[in-house]
Amino acid sequence: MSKKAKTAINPTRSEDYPEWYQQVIRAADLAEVSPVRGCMVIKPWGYALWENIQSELDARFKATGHKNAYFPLFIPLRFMQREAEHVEGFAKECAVVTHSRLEAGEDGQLTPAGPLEEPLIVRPTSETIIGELFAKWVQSYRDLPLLINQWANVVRWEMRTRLFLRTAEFLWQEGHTVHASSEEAMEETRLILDLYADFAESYMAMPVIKGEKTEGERFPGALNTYSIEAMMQDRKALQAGTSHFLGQNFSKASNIQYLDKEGQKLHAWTTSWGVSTRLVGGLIMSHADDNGMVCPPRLAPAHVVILPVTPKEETRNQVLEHCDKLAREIRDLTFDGKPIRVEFDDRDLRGGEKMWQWVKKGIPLTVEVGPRDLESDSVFVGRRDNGPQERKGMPRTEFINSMSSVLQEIQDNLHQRAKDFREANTCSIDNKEDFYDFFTPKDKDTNEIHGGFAKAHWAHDTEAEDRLQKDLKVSIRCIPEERTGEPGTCPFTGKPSEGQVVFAKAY
RNA sequence: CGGGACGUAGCUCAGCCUGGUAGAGCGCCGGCUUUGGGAGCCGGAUGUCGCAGGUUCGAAUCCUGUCGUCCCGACCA
Repeated sequence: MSKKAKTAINPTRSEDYPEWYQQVIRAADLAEVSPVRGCMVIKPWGYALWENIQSELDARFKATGHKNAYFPLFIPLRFMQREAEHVEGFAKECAVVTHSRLEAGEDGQLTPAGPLEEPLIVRPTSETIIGELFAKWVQSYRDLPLLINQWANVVRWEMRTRLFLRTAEFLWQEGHTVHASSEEAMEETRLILDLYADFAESYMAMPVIKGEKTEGERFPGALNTYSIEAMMQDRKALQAGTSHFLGQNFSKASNIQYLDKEGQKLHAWTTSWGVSTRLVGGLIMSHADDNGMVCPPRLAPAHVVILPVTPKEETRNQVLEHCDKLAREIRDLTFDGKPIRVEFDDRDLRGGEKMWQWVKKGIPLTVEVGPRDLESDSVFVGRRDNGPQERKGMPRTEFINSMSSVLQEIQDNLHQRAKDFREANTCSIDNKEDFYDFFTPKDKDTNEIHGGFAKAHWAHDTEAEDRLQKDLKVSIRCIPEERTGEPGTCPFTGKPSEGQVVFAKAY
């Protein structure tokens, strides 16, 4: 006869996962759908998450020798046509600008006028326009390597959109590099993959599998695509970042050539790599729970909120002053080498409601301070990685002294939790029946959470891959860098396989 | 872009079948009460019923078109 626990987010994850996801975004005030089809408005709390992602990644790019630059939003149509596979990959989702002005007609309606001689496409990615410029910038082996990154928005005209995970316009970072040799370009590709993986694990607290994409999942125009793959709480995979070895495809298409020491003119080798605001979606689906968002401390817009409890008018000012002092004290502390970010919420709202707003936003720590705490010089602390009822009192000094390490503990705890979840839902499968069973829901009508990551042998057989996509909507997420198990036999074709790959349903 | 569902107050939704000019709960504003917790009572504000046509004396309600959202599929970061 246990009554269902009251949750801040309804439905819960197990009841209706896609709806839960949207409700978390709303409850935490991260973003909302805009009046523009397929585009989202990122609100301050959500944008702050992105800014924190940006600032850490930006520092890491710079630490590895990359420089930021900015290239045009518009790309002349003919640039797109230079690389055949690239065109094919992106043509279907390009926004095209065809006119240069608006004119008011008889009825006062504005209509496009002044057709452009050559239509412009809004960048879905910038390989072609950047290649055009790189061809000018690169003349000699002395110009290499050329390591450029751009923070930008891109547009891909998607049919089906979901906040953060897939929107028509999104924010991202795209790195584009040029190298003298294949080896060096490949080294760069792998360096960035490692950089992304380390960032995901240590900042996003999101465990990822590094690996190579199969031919079918490759970036259009790339020779090799590498990705980091994370498991979301519905056990589906999210491709969280990609790094592409482009070989000489784009240097040939854009004519990026250099003179080597011997005076020979050679085509350069290029790479490109990116992560997007999709990472925020990954953050939500990795850590948020049935009470809302859960921010990993290292990326949290704020680490702690001070909530004054002012039950009596007489003690109100005293409490507020005390809280203000506490806020200043906390601002002098550091976590992760930066000042601790503290909010002081003295809005005239009821305590309980205020508390829940911050729970839903996923702030790592809440501190409630009331008149009784003043007397004992203590504080009442809640950790977001614990249940909302598990808050406890402690001396103020203890709280202050332990704060930095507690934030790190929360960070580690979220990471461990996500890792355990992934391990619990990952299995190794050797025969077709078990594989189909693993990826088939018990009750087809309820959209229940099922499946997970399946490691199974595969013999580089595209037909088998397509079959599974068709039958089960399961794809090969990657050929993991660290292969597990011995060589074996593909359970679908019986062909010999050199190792297992990771299968999953994906976003 | 195909299949389905749905657009009514900030949010969740009722009303539509059987046309007669708009409702609830939550939220918001004000007052009182309450106060270590998502409060209670009283009062109040808020809607060209997605948009455009059509049928009708009269349309949230019926018809057509259109735009948007969500779910499923194809495609994709």
